Amino acid sequence: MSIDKENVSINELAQKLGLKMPTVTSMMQKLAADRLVKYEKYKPIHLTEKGKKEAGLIIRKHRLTEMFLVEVMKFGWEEVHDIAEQIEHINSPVFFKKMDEMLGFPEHDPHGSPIPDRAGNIKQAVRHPLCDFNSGESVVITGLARSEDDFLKFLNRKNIGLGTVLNILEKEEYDGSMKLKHGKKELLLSRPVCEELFAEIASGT
Amino acid sequence: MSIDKENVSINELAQKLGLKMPTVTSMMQKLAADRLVKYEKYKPIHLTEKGKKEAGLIIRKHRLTEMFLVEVMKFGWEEVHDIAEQIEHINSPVFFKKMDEMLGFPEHDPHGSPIPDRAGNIKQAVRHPLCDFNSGESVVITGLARSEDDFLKFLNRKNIGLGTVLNILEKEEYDGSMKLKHGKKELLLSRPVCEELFAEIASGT
DNA sequence: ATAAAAACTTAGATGCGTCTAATAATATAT
DNA sequence: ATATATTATTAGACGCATCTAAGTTTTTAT
Repeated sequence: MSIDKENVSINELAQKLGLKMPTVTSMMQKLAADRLVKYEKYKPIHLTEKGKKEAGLIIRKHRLTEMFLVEVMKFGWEEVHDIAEQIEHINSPVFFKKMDEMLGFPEHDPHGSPIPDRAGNIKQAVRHPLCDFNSGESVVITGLARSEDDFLKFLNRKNIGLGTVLNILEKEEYDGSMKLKHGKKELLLSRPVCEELFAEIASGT
Repeated sequence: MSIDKENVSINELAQKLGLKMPTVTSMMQKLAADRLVKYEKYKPIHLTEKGKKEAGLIIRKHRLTEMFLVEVMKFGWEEVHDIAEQIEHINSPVFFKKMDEMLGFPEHDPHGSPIPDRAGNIKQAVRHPLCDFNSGESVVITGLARSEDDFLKFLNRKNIGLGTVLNILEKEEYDGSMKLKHGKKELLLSRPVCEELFAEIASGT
């Protein structure tokens, strides 16, 4: 959370972790003692550089695993999060190194999120939501803002995945929805969906 | 332990688990409450049928994983135990099902030990140590009594693996060592090693 | 600007797994 | 057969993560 939000509240963390606030407070005090987190009473929390590296290494394991599950084991992109959440805790550098090799050192996970490098650094590229593009443009989907499986299943039904090319036919001013051409078919996406799809101008146009 | 020894002592368990005896005692009391283990004060312990099934399911995950690490990820058979010991705790039926499918439903792990079925039942085939065979016989290695990595590395150096065919040239009566032909080379194995290699008469002879 | 609400911290309780020390039962050796 | 050693159990302590309840600070709303 602290990686793309900078500041995080105890409350948010408690929610996300399914714990009560006092538990999170004492966790933060311990992480602060290890200099992984900057913590001052009643102030919002953020990771230190050290903490970001550490978090990056865990995210790396998570995303490499997701990639492995999709590419090698042929799971759907909506199935991999929960499994990867468990496998990311495996302590075996050689295991993740092998994954990385088998996958040809991928830079993105199956949802288009960047895989941190071996030092835990995350290359944060600027990403543009689909709704920022204009009618007449032809774009490729390169990432997702959320990876909850209901969203992923929705995209499956619409046949949208990473690398999908879409032509923007119309942008509805009123509600921000978009009419798109997807191969031979036409497709309507609502504003909230367009906000959660990252895209780039398709190169071959 | 209880699967091929029937009776196990608190002390042995404590050693193996790196815990003190009182800890193991209280564990056994809890397992007994779940009817996984038969426990009476001061008596040796053994798994119940229910406990054997449960253990079988964990062993299944462990051995499937070992097979996956060797066959799919190309780890050496001496590298896989420690990684599998961690992955066996992953809770995801679909993950292990996929492994099983990718491997073509294997019945043995990379060390020749049987993989329990989906219900946790272990097919315990009778296995014959190499030292029980006689000179003149031609045998295949089908399993190992121990899978510690120093032993496995020793076998690597000798170029012995599952499926290796050996011709018994001589059995030394005095110390029980064996002179064998391995391909074009000759090989001498000491008694303790011969006791830990399982073999069968080679079929194509 | 003040009152009310929300967020946060502290103190202390509970549960759990582990341990040590003391005691009891069983196994071994003379 | 008895003494000794080994093995096992019990009781109680400790550390740790969590919680609830109570109090404090900060934010929000009027």
